[in-house]
Amino acid sequence: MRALYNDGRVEECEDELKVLRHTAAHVLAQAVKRLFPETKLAIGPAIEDGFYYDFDREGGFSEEDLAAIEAEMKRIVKENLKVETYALTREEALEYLEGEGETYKAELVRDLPEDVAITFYRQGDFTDLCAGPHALYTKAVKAFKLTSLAGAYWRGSEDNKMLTRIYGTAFPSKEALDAHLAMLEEARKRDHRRLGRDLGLFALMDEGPGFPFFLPKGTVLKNNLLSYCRGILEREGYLEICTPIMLTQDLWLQSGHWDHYKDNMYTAEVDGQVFCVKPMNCPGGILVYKNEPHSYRELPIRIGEFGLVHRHERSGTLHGLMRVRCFTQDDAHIFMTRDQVTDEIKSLVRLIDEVYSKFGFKYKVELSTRPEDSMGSDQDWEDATEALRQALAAIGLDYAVNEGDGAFYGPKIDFHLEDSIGRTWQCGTIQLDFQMPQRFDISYIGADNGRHTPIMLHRVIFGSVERFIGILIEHYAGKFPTWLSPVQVKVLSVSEKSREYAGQVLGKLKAAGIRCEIDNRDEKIGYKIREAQLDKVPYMLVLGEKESESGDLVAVRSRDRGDMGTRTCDGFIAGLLGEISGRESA
RNA sequence: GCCACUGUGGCUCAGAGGUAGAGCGACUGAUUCGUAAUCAGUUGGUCGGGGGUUCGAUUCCCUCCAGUGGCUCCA
Repeated sequence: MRALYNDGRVEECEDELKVLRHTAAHVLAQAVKRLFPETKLAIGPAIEDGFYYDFDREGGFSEEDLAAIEAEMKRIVKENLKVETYALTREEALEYLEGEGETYKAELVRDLPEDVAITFYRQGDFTDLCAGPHALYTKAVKAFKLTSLAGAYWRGSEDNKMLTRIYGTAFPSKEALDAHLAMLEEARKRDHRRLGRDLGLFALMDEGPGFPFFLPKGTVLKNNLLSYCRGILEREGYLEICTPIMLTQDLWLQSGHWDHYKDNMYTAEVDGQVFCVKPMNCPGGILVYKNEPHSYRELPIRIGEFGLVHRHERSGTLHGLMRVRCFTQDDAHIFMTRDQVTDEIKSLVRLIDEVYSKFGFKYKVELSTRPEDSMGSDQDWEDATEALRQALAAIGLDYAVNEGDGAFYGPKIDFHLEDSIGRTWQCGTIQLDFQMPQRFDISYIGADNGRHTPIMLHRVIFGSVERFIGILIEHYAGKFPTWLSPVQVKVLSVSEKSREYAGQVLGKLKAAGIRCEIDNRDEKIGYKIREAQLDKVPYMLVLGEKESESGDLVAVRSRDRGDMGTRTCDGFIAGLLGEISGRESA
């Protein structure tokens, strides 16, 4: 697609979708200004899968307004207005914008660097401060849809006024738009909240907003993940501990959590003493380390804990299992010497890659640096951040830098996974911490027989087991690989004549340690299969008179591959046990 | 927390200022069946909670709670 650049050039643009959507944002703003002239414009960029525009209008907009705006946009597209661009000096731009009452735009102009051209784009009766590029005519925006209304703070700061944001999406063709909307509809079916309920995995109740209940089947899933994880701890030389959920406030004062994290902490007063429910496991882990003296010969000491942490998250931020108020971390704290840091981080990055690859996840890596609200010396922070950087460089991993997003005690490497509609969620994290060891005055005896302070590393692989399960549900659309499936095999009797044989087969499966259920109801086999299929059970054994007469045959139906024919029961069990113990992906 | 929206039986959803309806599910009975829905009957809701307006509210208003999409914040 050809686009108009703000220096007047007209040429083929690199990112057609982006240009198209940015122009759609202008059409949106134009429609809003036509219908509601008193509205002030803020910003309106193209985003991942659409565009938005932020407006300031007394009372905002309603859903009905949205429909009217969309109709006006269609009119503007039909008018096929020519898009023009021109530059103004800073003074001219300010004078114009102030004259129009566009105070937000004026603020943007004031903040523009000296050397940047201040350009405007005009289409018919609408003009907007903009760096472009844009489509040449409004007709380019033929396939679009306004999708939602939301509040958004001016310049993304909670201290500023909340504006009204209108989201939309646009595509080069109606077909592409429809395909996108259909994809969203498909994604909705994979939503872990829906599948979690339909498959009986977990529930959220009014009695515990943000505190998920794991139902029997979800608990099987969770326990299997944990035992997979325990296998890794063993292989990698970890020790496992359990520390209390509640500890005295003094501990949290000492760790610095009270100063930096108290808004998120639950507290209780008992016998005149304040206790805090742990929002993190690290202080507990440190106390365990401190419980006995350590030699440099023991380092690195790796201590793992599946710790249930509680954090008071603001009500509007909760989201199914992805964002909750209590969750299990597959946490570990590694105590080591300075020269062990790089190797340890490198092996952790590889370990996380191993685990994520096992599930077939793609992930993004971020390096998060010192936040404003943090503790420790600049030198410590610089050293720690540099150590993380070096480890990432040594492995040659691509990563983005997320300035100011570190933990309050240290910088971190974050691993982000995607949900079914492309939102990313932080799961794994490796955090380097020079602060806690000092605050708790922990030590080891070095080769020089002197007392030294170890360096501490916090790490999680799943992150929040709950969040990881949420991602897992969406990733597999509920069709878990056999080793994770709450029910691995469902035994289906064709009629009452094969009931007894079905019972025998079930017994064999149970004896082999396979998670199985039986459906012996007076229903037709098609109906039973349909139910098992909807429950996403990986294997169904269809047992009728033929099998029951043979005495040792089962007809196997796979959830994913359909009818697999007949084989011996023992043969089926042997194959299945192999699949399960290898934790094979579906 | 903020903005907008939503809240009707287990699930999906309809309804309207005059004391609630469908399909699926569940239950009961009949049927005994070969790879994604057998038939019939029955059951099930203080229409999210609390206030108010009204002769009368589930429907209108206020408020609280919860959820959804965002913003902010974060695993």
